[in-house]
Amino acid sequence: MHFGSILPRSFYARPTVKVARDLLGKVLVHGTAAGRIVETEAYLGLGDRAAHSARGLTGRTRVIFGPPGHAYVYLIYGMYECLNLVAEPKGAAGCVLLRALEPLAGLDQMRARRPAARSLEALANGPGKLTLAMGITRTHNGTDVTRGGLVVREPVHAEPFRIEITTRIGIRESTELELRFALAGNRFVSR
DNA sequence: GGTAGGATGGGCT
DNA sequence: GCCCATCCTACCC
Repeated sequence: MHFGSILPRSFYARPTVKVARDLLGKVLVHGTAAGRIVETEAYLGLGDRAAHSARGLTGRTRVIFGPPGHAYVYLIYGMYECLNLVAEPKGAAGCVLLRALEPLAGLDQMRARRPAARSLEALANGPGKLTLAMGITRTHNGTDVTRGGLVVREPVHAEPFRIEITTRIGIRESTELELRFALAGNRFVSR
């Protein structure tokens, strides 16, 4: 299975909301595993208390303030890891959480990494499930996603889709902001 | 179909 | 010491 070209850094060096919307339909590739991005969330630099970067530059948020097109991976609830892609020009904060994938390639590998999943839909329909299925860990924190083993590519054939916009899932702060983007009606979306 | 409870460890106050 | 951008199991309907 092959895909299109790797998204260039200029794709990520834009407002976070635009990057979050435009990542829908693109293909996340790690080694032989690949999946279509069907759900994202934007985390902003200013006025977004739910974002890790809201408290400023720290050891953990260093990557978010760094150059765009890099992975920000962090541990959540002591057990799971979440993958974000850094947006905005260097020095500005902003990143996009990848919440769900439609598995496209390397399905056997994904199933082996997700023994708890009882269906194809359940392989990567949540941020923690996505990183498990794709084999992404904190060792990828800070890596460049415009080159190397973990990249985002254009799809081979882009089918038209409608985007559903809602509030973000699972957060305790800034719950009124509508910054979640998903393919409307897609069965691989987390909810 | 639905949800309550617990696992688990790093970041920050 | 207290969260926390989660997931799974057990249990109930």
